[in-house]
Formats: sequence, C-alpha cells, structure tokens
Amino acid sequence: MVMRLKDLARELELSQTTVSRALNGYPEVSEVTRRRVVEAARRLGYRPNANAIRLATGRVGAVGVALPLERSLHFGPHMSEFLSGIGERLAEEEIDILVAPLDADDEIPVHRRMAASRRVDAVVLSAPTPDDPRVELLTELDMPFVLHGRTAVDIPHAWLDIDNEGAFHRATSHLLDLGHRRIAMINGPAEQTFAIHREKGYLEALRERGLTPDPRLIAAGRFTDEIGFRHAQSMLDLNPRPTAFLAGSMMTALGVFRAIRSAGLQLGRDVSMIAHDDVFPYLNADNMVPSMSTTRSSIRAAGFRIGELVLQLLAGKAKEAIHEVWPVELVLRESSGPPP
Amino acid sequence: MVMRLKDLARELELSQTTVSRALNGYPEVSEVTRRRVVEAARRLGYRPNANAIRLATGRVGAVGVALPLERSLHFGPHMSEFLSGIGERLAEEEIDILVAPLDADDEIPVHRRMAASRRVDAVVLSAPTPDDPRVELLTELDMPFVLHGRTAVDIPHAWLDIDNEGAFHRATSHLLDLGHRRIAMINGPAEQTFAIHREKGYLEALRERGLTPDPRLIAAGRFTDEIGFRHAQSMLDLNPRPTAFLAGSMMTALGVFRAIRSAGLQLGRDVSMIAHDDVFPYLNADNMVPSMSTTRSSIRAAGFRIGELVLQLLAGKAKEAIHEVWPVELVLRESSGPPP
DNA sequence: CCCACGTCCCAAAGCGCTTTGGACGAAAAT
DNA sequence: ATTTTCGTCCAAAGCGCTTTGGGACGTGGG
Repeated sequence: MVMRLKDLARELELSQTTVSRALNGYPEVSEVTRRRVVEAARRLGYRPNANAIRLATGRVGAVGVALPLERSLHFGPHMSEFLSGIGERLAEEEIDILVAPLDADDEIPVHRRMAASRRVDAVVLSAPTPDDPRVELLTELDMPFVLHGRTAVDIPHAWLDIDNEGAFHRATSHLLDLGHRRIAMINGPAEQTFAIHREKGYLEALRERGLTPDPRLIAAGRFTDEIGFRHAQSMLDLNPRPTAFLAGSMMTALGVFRAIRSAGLQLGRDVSMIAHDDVFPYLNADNMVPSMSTTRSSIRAAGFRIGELVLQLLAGKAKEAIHEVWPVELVLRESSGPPP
Repeated sequence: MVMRLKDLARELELSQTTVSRALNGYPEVSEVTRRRVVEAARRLGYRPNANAIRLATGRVGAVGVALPLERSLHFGPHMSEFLSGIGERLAEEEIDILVAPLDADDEIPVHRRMAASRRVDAVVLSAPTPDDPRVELLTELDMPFVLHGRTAVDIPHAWLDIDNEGAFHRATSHLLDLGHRRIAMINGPAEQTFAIHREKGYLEALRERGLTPDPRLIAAGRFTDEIGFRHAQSMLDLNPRPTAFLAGSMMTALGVFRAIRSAGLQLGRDVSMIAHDDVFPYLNADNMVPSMSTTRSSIRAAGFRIGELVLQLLAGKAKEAIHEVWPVELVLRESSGPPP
C-alpha cells in the first residue's frame, strides 16, 4: 500500500502536524526532528498526494497552456518548441503543464471550466489577435495569465513579445540598403498581432525611403511550405518581379525557395530572401544551401522565460510590471545580397 | 465568490448528497428534483472543484504524456501532431492532458512522482526502444499506460504501432520492381524500435531478391533536414551512386531532396525517393515539386486512437487485449520512378 | 521563586466533494 | 390491518493534506 502522511507520522511517533511542517520547511520544528522526518520519508518512499495538497492549499501546481487545435495547424512546430521551453522552466519547480487542446469555438467554455474547476493556477496564451477576447475573459475569471505576444486590449495583463515590427523594419531596410526596390512580403495569418506588427515594420521601412508599397507584393497565410510556394510563384510571375522576399517562417521560406528555383532563378544571386527563424532544432538556417539570412528569435527561449514570468506572477508580482519586448537578431547569410 | 456544492444545496433546500447525486446522474433522485438541480447549477454557474473530486474519488481525470526534451529535438513536429490527436479524443471526456517534459536522465523519477502523487490516471509513452525500461517501471508502479510503438519487453502492456516493417518492405519492393538496385536508406535514430523495424523491412525486401545490402547505403540519425542532406550528399558521391532513397521522415526528405539537387540531379527522373509521411498539415507531400511518394500514416490519427485506448484501459479493459498494428499506405507520386 | 518568553510539538478543524448507511412516507404485498 | 418494498432524500464519515490555536516544557530575568 502507498504510504500516507498519517502512516509516516505513526511510524515516527510524531503528529501529522509536525511531520507536515518538517517536510515543508516550517521553522517551528527542531533541526534534529526535521532530519529524522526527512530521512524517514525518503526511506519509506513517502509521496504526498497531490490532490490532497491541492484541496487543502487551494494551490494546484499546474499551469494551463491553450493549444488551439485549429491554429495548431498553423503553429504545430512552433507550439512544440514553445511548450518545451515553458516546461523546461516549470519542471524545475515541479509544476505541471496542462495542455488544453481546443477548437476555436469552444475556447471560451474551456477557459471557464479551467478557471472555475481550479485545475490550474495560471494560463499561458499565445497567438493573440489585437482584440483578443481571451484577455477580458481571463481577467474576469480572475485567472492569472501570461500572454505570448501582444494585443491592443486595454486591460492590464502580463505579456512577453518579440519585436516583430523592429525585426521586419530592419530586414526591409537592409534589403533596401542593398539596392532592392521590389521587396515581397509573405506574412503570417493576417489577423494575428505579430503579423500586423511585421507588416507595419515592413511598410514603415519602405515609406522612410519614399517608396510606395505594392499590394501585389504583400501576402498573408498560414506558415506552410505550400503557402510560401504559391504566393512566391505568382509574385515571380509579375513584371517586374520582386528581387527580394521576406518570409514569415522557415516553413514559408522553404516554399518560397522552391518557387524561386522552379522559376529557374537562384536564391542569393537572382533573388534575395530573409526569413523569420523561430529556431527549430530540425530546420537549421545555417545548414541550408544557400544558408538562409534570418531574423532570429528562439521561441523556445521565449517559452522558458514565460515559465519564469508565470512563476513571478503567481508569487505576487504585479501584472502591470510584466511586459517584455525582446529584440530580434538579424543574421545575414548567403540568401541575401544585392539585386542583380 | 465561487459557488460550492454546499451553497447550491442550501439554495435549493436540499442536502449535498442529493445535489451531488442529481448532478452525477445517480438513480436515487427523482427526475423532477434532478431537473431542478441541474437547472439551478447551470443558472448559478456551479462548477465542482476538480481537486475535491479527485481527492474524494481517487480518480484524477488526467493522463500524462511523457515529452522527452532531448528526443523532442528529433520529434518536435511529430509530438505536436500526436498531442493534438490524443487531446482531441480526451477533450471529449473532459480529461486533462499533462505534458511532462523530461530530460532523458530524470525520466524515471518523473514517472515515479507522477504515479505516487496521483497526478494522472494513466500515461502515454512514445518513441520506445526495444528494451525500454519505462515499461517495467510503470508496470511496477501500477500505473496504466499505452505505448505508441513497440518494445521487445516481455511484460504485458497496451500498445498501438504502425506497420513500419511492412511499410518499408513494400516501399523497397516497389523500388526493386521498378528496376532500382542501389537503394539507400536514411533511417531514424538507430536505437528506436520503429527504425529497427524499418531497417528490417528494407533488408528483408533486398534479401528476397537475392541482393546483398550495402552498408554504405544505410544511415541513421535524427529527423532533420540537415541529417538528410549530409547522408544523401555523401551517398551520392559513391560510385556507383544510389538510384533511389528511402527517407525516414518528411524533414529528412527535404534534406535528401536538397542533396539531389545540389548534385545536379533531378528528383523523380535521375533519382527516386520514397519518404515516410506522418502527415503534417504544414508539409504536404502532394504539394511538393515534384510531389513526393510516401509511406503514409497519420500520427495524429494514431494519437486520437491512443486517447481512445487509454479510456478503454481505464474502463477496465485488459491491457493484453490492447494491441494494434496499423497498416501503412504506400502513396506513389512523382518522386519515384524507374532508374535512368 | 515566579513569570514571561521561546521552543517544540500536538489535537482538531477545515478544504469541497463522494459515499455509506439509514430515515421517512407511500405504495404494494400479505 | 400489518408487513414489505420502493422511491426519495439526508446526516455524517471519510479522502489526505494544511493550518489554527493552543499546551508542555525548559530558560533567563526580575
């Protein structure tokens, strides 16, 4: 049979109170007793029942991560890296991660359920839209959360985002510096905040040079090879064709690459490309041929940090004080160069 | 304040017992009372405290999915599809999914903790090796589990696997039928059961035609673009070079594809390839150019089914009765044809 | 010598639910 | 008319932990 606190206490001829306190490091128990207790617990393989602790304390030791099923069609590979990052940090504190796979339409009820049934202490949200309703919902439900990304919602909340606007501004400016004038942008899903920010950075960079953006060179869609291919292909049919591409993800970049090649062009010579790289271990920009110039920001590192922020939030830090914008590196490699 | 069972009972002027039974569908409460209770619960937004239920019943309503951090470097994209599949089924039953990201070295303690602290009712394991120690561990801990894949461990346990051996046997045989004689195999991590099965299928097909396998044409490694590229590149340097490739994953296939091209060869004409496709929504074999011939099996569907099997296991079905081998389709497209 | 004050420990009351073992009438059976 | 059965409902005892509110036993200062 599994050993409970009561058994352990009986074994030690101490009260449950004392054993509990000894194990949880309260001061009102002598050091020698504590050592005895801890040693016995280890020896007898005592493991507190997590559910009893949860009930007694009201704390759960778990955070929920919303995994939008539909969106995960776009964010599959991102999601797993992100999760790993969060997990890496929270595992250190023995905090569980509850993934809540949800359809777009039952997102609200699932969050309600999570909150009301006290399954988690906090929630991590990602892939927000500017008017994301989840922010209001969770605030109302009094459920602490950290958002990966940003919204325009006017309710104080904790978030961490990367500087998407800055990244694409720099990438675009760099291509302009090289002499490119027709720069295509294959963005992520148009409703997402990060995609909006990226477009903003791109447009702003063009405007600063007095260039008028060509709407035919701007496309949006999911982060798939296929979307990249289709958009790039039709853009390369234009006359004059774009001499450079910005790609929203490495998946997109693969598609663009294919389109460039199948148009008989050579990446890095005839056409340039800078792609955004969330740093997947299985898709290395450096090892591509030609190696890919990227705006780089590890989504895994962001996850790790978000784990940290969740802990801070739960420790009582004000959500107003939890805002981080991470700079994005521009890594130049062979895929970007001057126009022919 | 949040509504508890006691409040709801007081509100209805009923006992907690009756309210609880009404809500949980026990027979000893009249239909009219039940309706009253259910209606009031809905109206007042009553949500039972999950932790109290867990403590009282001993059931948790959660299953753990081991997410090996290190291995997830190989299985990142697979993992997220697989998780989605499991989640899709279990969400229907309001069962939570706990992901336990773990380093290879603390795998054992994490499982012990999960089991002893009653955080989950069951566990899903994936990516086993033939002598996987987790099978024995979980059996010992009396923790129900379903394995995705197979081991050679001689302990009864529930599993679901795809017919890796058959798939690669067929793919190899098909290439042989087309006239290929030098067929290279770029496999997954050598220690994994599925990779061993695939190699077996491949070797067996060669032997059936009286061919001696060339060890230089067999490689193993993680499922990355890079690994695919490296191995394929060095194999294409051989003389005579392989005329066909088998790739363990779509990621690998992308790398092989690059190597073929950078050797100045054309896929589907000079060199053939059949890749294994776990069906990622963001990497579509049909949309590649040329479209990719594959051995196809949806890892998401497998996840969904495993969710189902977990439920059966928890409902009392014997683990000895839970064994499934799924056939794998061979889908021929443009990347495979006769040798030049 | 007494009292205040630490120090170390304990009994018991929760946490919010399920479940056991009846109670109480009314209807059916004897 | 009395006993059985049945349909409804309830009080109270857990589930395994934390935490409150003391109690007992030295120790040192007045």
